[in-house]
Amino acid sequence: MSRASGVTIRDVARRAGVSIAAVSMALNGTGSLSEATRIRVRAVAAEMDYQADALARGLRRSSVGAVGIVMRALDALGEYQPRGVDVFARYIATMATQAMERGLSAMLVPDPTRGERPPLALSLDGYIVAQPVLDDPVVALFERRGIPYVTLGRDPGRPDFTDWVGEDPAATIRALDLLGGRGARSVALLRGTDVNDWNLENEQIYRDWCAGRGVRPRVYTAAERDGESGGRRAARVISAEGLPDGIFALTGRHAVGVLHELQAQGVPVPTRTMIATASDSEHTRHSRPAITAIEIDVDGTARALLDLLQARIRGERAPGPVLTSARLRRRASTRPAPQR
Amino acid sequence: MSRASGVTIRDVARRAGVSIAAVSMALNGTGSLSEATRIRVRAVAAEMDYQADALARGLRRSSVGAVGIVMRALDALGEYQPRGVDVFARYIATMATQAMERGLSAMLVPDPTRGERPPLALSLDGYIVAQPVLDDPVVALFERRGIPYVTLGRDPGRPDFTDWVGEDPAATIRALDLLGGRGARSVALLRGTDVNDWNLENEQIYRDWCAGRGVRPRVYTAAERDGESGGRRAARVISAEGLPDGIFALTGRHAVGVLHELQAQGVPVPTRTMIATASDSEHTRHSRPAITAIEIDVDGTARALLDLLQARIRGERAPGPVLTSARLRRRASTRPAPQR
DNA sequence: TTGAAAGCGCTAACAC
DNA sequence: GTGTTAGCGCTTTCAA
Repeated sequence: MSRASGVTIRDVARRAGVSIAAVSMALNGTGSLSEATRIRVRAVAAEMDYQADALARGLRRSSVGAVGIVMRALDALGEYQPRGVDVFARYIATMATQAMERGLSAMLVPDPTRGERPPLALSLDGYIVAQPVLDDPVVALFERRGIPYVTLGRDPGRPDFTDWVGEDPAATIRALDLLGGRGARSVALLRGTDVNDWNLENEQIYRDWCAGRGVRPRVYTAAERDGESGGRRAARVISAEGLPDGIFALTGRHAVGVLHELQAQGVPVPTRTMIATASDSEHTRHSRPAITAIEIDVDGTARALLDLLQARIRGERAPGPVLTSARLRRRASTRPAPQR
Repeated sequence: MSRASGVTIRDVARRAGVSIAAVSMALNGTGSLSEATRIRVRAVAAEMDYQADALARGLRRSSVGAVGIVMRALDALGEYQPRGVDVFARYIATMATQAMERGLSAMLVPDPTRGERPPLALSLDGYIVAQPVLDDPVVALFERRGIPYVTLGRDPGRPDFTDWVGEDPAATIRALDLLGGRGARSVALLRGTDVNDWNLENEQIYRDWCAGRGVRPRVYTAAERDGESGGRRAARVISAEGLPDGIFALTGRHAVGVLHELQAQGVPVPTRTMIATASDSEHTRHSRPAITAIEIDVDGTARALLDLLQARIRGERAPGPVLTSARLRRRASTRPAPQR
């Protein structure tokens, strides 16, 4: 007897005076059973508080009611609780919560292509892959194994793949407009080095925006893992090449680094140069001045991802990519008025 | 064949020219096998990238490498993502992460005594029960089923139970000292209504502190779910009965409510009355004035809980209760100097 | 030291 | 319409 439950299908069958197959059918609504037996069996099962053992059931059906979450950006970072970044923790907690509310289990799984993976890793019903990189081995693994998955952010290099949830570019464009102010003014972009949709797509949006305005694009990069000091380093380079009117840093930590470096150089923000970021966090909310940021719809994104994944698990054709709309939070770092 | 893995124990056995039993023994280090066979089998298994199916293994051993987390405070709240409270999300994300780093899976499970529980709920290796209440049915369920569990916060009413992790009371006492200032000055306590260690233990610490100072204890309560408005209501009562020198609100939302109500009444904080809370959050960090708060050691607590739980799962006698030390973050709400 | 076989709890094909 | 039975992949006696 598995520890799971004192009462097995056999106990129910005995008590209801039917075979175990009848119990299985009655409870799963499969096969052909008389309505009478079905009802009686269900009553007995309910009375005995019977619940099918997930392991045994999973062994047969290969479906256990649990999904995995792989955070590729964190796998790349090498640490799963980076300081000054809260978006990942929010995604994790939100997905765990929403999965739970659907009667699912969600678990965080480290890069399953390498080394120690949790025992259940390959027995899960499906996966959410957050921010896959180009030619992602994790995606390849799931493809090879036939494990259903959806991605947060488009899979770069696979435009045909549609089971993904992303962010509406509108907020980014509004942020750029804010930084650019009226007329054709220069805005620099500071992106990360991971080859994922987040960096690629935002760079594209930025370049298009520049083209539309007739200004020369200035793209800088800093490694995600370098955080604030990466932002400071980039700010020194940007500043050496001539201060733009605005700087759009994709990650919050880079943005904070840029702010601090500019301030250290005596550059007044926002009066001389404005700053905005694509990733909100407590740090960007409460820096002085607070940094204008795009606030992702974490709840909506998690919901869309789970909807899509559940559809895929059921074998349904999923309804293409879903875009969630982020909000632009305007803060002092882009306000023309002088700072307190 | 389960979806889990193309390669089963049978494949490995065939390739290694041994029986499946030999493979099982070789890989688990059980039974009596010649070192030669053991090594050969291991080599073949590694070469084939064989990993035992967690479901099938669990069915036999009843151990799947996954643990559950039950947040009793959230079950009581009825919502799993309360606004203005981030400690729960931090715990969830931290435990998920740390579990992952140990090769475990952790999943959030709603009150498993009622209604829909995730299929795996009763097949998990063990549970972390956060803030059990008096005579907690969840604890009773695990006891009855013989499922290993540890608790975050003592199980009220079961002083003999030692598998728990709690908070060192030192920070709370320091907070009270701060509120009380020099001499015997009055401090009111605002606690929640859930009958858990958090409320009970803190009230006791407070009463002892009052006794030691010779001041009359003033204990007020507000329901956890009432959040900020509960704090405001309580502040009105407290104020009507005579403003104390300091108010210690256990939950952050109550503390923020108290602050706002006092300010609405024209009571200057901290000059007339100081405020502190036992639960830090972004709201308490960034209110005006910012509220002095106890910052829990989430990482240390999660680590201790998992250590304890893993010991219990291995069947070891666990090393009694573990106390983690919280830090007191002194902020403007308890600073005697006038506010900006 | 090794292999054969029972069986964990369940589902699904197949008989009756 | 209902019961019998063969496994799912694995661990663990029990014989050889």
